[in-house]
Amino acid sequence: MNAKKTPKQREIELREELLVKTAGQILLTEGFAALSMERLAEELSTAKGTIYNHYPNREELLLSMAVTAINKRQDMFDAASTSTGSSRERMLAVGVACEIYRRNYPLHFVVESIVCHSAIWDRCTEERRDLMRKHEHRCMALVAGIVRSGIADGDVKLVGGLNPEEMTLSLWALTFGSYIIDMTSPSLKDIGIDSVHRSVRMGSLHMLNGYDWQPIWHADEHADRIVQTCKNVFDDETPLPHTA
Amino acid sequence: MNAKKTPKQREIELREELLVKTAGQILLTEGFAALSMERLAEELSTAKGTIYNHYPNREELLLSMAVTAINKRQDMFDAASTSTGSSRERMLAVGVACEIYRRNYPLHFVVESIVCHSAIWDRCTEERRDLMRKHEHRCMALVAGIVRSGIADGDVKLVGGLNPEEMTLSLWALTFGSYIIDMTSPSLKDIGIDSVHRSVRMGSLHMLNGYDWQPIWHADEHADRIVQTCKNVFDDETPLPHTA
DNA sequence: ATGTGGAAATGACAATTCGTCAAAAAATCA
DNA sequence: TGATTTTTTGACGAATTGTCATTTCCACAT
Repeated sequence: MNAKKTPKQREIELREELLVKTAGQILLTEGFAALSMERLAEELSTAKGTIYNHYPNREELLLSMAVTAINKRQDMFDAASTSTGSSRERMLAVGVACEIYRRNYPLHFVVESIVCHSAIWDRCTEERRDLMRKHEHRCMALVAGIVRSGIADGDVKLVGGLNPEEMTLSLWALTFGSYIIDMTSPSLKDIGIDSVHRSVRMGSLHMLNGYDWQPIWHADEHADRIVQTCKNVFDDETPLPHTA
Repeated sequence: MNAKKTPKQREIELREELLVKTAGQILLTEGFAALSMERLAEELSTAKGTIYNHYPNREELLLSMAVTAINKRQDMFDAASTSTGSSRERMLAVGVACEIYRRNYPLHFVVESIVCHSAIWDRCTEERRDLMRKHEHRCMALVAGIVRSGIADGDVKLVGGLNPEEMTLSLWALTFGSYIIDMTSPSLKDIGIDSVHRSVRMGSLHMLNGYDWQPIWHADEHADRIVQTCKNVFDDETPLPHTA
């Protein structure tokens, strides 16, 4: 049904694609500060009003890009949580999804981190914010579901009053937090941090080991499993390296 | 030597204190978007130029607040890493420091998180970013020092090619990331996360347990130790609750 | 007390960017 | 082709940042 749009409508759709693509390039190469509506208008050789015809303001443009990003992430989380294997293996698959997401879709991650800033967040419409929250919560729920099935299967037991969502949060925070720190401190190498990904891999591996989530893995076999999971669950993605 | 300043200089110093205090109040109560230099001038009943006499631009003001914040954090990390007890107990003390910092100094944390966001970060000069990084790295080094002494004491052994700094990063990311997520998604309660602090406490406890850092603790005694550490190392701070 | 030199305050100004809107141009339709 | 609807345009108003020449104020010496 998309085939029989009027030429004008098709042109507008094409421009919107180009618009988003251009915005992404600016964000990645020059940073958030360089992304202005005037700049976009120039880049597309059109008037500023036309840009505002696509998105009522800059925040909405960013949020729309964020929704695309989180959709991709949700798809990957979906694939991870419905993959075959034990609860612990599916949990690993989520970790693999995160690393692939960060490595192979840098723009997606940058956009997600920009949008959660209050200066942007506060100026979006309630509908868009709800949309974002719904996606975010769905991602959390997918992971919490793995925790629940792990409990049901007797692979893991929560202690200290922790619930599955809180456990999920700590895992996501470890991952998300590491990437944020990495992004804002490009000099981590100088203080001896050779690989943020190794830090995340080891951190989550040992956190889950500490929860006594069966089967317990050791560091050396963990790397093998990551590569294997990557091949099994995300075979259409650029694979992860064996050693982070 | 401060006593014999001229009245005028004293007035300027007082105004600078008030300026920072006012900026903090605006940030906490109305958010980042409400903080403008004009607003500050109004609030202090002075001209805009006078504000710029104190700080050459808004980023500089924010960065100065951030440096104050991270200094406080560094002091607390210092107290934690020089406290008496085993390496694991000192590591716990760092966790306690983080929770106190987050609970008792909300403005400090807000400022730290604002500054690390690209909207601000990108606009800072390289010198200022370096200054922040240096403070940040010092905090990291303190914690990595505890890891090293834990290794030296035979309490913990790193595996999988991980080094002390990378281990530190994963712990800090877990904590920092949780607080960031908590701050930017006010609806965590709706998805079943009752306490971010419990999530952080349990996450770091089990991560260290997973690393087999001796002595291993269980969730129930962990809460006791947190309260105890709080009393021993940070007795001048508002104490933490037993159950997060 | 008072004049003087230098420090500090002021607010108008330039510059930037956001977002609007009435008019012009283009596209679609009858 | 002419009428109607949609889209584009860029000048404009508003907000905010940061500057700077001018004015005001203060400390000190006489």
